[in-house]
Amino acid sequence: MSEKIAAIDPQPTTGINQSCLQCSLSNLCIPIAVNKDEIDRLEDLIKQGKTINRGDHIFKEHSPFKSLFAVRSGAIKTYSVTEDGEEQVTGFYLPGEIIGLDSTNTDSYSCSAKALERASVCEIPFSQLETLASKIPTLQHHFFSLMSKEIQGSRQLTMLLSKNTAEERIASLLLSLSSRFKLRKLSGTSFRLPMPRNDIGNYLGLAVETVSRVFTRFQKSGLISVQGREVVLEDIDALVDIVKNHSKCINPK
Amino acid sequence: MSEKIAAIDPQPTTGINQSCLQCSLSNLCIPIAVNKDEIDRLEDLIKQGKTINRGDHIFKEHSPFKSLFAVRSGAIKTYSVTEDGEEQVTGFYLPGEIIGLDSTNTDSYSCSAKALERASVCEIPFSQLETLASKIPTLQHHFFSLMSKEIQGSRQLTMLLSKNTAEERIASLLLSLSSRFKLRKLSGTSFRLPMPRNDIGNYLGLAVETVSRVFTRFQKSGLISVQGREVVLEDIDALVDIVKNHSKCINPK
DNA sequence: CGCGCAGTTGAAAGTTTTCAAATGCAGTGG
DNA sequence: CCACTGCATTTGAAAACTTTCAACTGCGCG
Repeated sequence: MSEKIAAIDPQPTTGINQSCLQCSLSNLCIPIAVNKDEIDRLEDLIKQGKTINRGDHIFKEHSPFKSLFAVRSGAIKTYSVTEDGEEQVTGFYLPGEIIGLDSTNTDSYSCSAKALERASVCEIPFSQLETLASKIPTLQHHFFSLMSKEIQGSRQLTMLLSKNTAEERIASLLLSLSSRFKLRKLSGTSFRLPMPRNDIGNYLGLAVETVSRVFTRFQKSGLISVQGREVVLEDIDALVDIVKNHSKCINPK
Repeated sequence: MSEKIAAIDPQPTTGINQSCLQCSLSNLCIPIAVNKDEIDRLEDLIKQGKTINRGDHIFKEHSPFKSLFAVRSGAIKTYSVTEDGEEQVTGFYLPGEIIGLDSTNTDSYSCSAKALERASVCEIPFSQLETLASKIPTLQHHFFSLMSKEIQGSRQLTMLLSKNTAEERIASLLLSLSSRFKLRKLSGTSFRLPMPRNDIGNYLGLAVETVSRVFTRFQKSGLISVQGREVVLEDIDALVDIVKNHSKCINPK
């Protein structure tokens, strides 16, 4: 899905934007045009509006895999526990994004999903979705698409971690959040981080202290303003440059 | 697919193992049991045995996405070029593994695929595959599965890069290759690395020199023997320990 | 036989982590 | 309404790991 952190472009929704599903976010998570009957079947399938409190789990790693979940509001983090018992954050999910796609090949969830703040989600039972998908080609296509995007997102994160400095990683995360907020018609320059520094560091492969130092540095350089979780991106272009100008472009000829 | 480097377990093939496809590797890449008619349709679909020379491309990033490819022999690397013009290796693919799953949501390939050594691949036109998948539920399920596995693999790589030292990353890669060779009934303890140190470093987010030093260190400790690309894993348990004992387990109570 | 690329090795430089400690902020109970 | 406790965040300084730069060795191919 969309912790495609390294991608600056606002990940345009793939499909057609004419869905008639009731949920106002469906154009983000299931933007397919289908006929009345199919819509009904989809709506029957999806259980809308389950509410989750901050810190509560939507599902836990190793528990039986049954459903995907679409985030309606709030923010979710996914994580798994490594062999040596450490938590590893694998993604942050915002409204319109879908959780669980990495577990469709196993009987159990390959990670846990926990609410970073009060949230609500739609449940999509997977086996029924598969059945429906084989009857509605565009739906099948859409889910191949979503999974493919999830792979690409993960690849980009991998690249970010493998080659980029702390500043580049954090600039990337900020830009990713920014563009994802914009997709929801929210401000892309001023928002509240749904997650603590700790999770940011964990996700980006950095020590908390490093995250904090980079925020401070960015603030001192006038790139952003931070007040706890509140962030204002003061100079997006500069942030983009940080991500792009990996090597400082001092190469003429 | 399978650069699920951090996973020590030999990633069991998900499906049923009764495929009657002619290709001897089909139990690795498309292990589904289908009826005669469906097999015929699958075989019509798949163009077998395209040969690629070392250094040749199977497809290039940004070129139109049409097909997935299953590796029959040889080894393939996938990579993409970052904004600053650097190459980033995103995966190594061995026989029985499938390339291109990360591109199914776009019109063009999201990475390039190049042969590390003389190789042969089967081409699987994607749009036809989708059509067939909507008629054969197990096939649809299998491809959801493959993609999900690809996501998990990428996640594991991400974790490896985000939290592990150079030694842990390389031990992981060696174990991953080992288990994947074993899947093909080859030796899991003695094999030839299909890729140069350079690509290993690139893939694992390490400088070539670091890769070299770690190999040397491992050899001095008696964990492995290396002679250029030839590797013998002398003490697999110790390698596993290196990957697992991230934190050295000196924590009683 | 020599060129050139792949791999190895050493030493210095740079980032990030780790350890320690201080500060801020929030919810709880008095 | 304030003090208190606990967690999140920030900061400083030293330690650790990896990279970078340089130089050398080895091997394959023309």
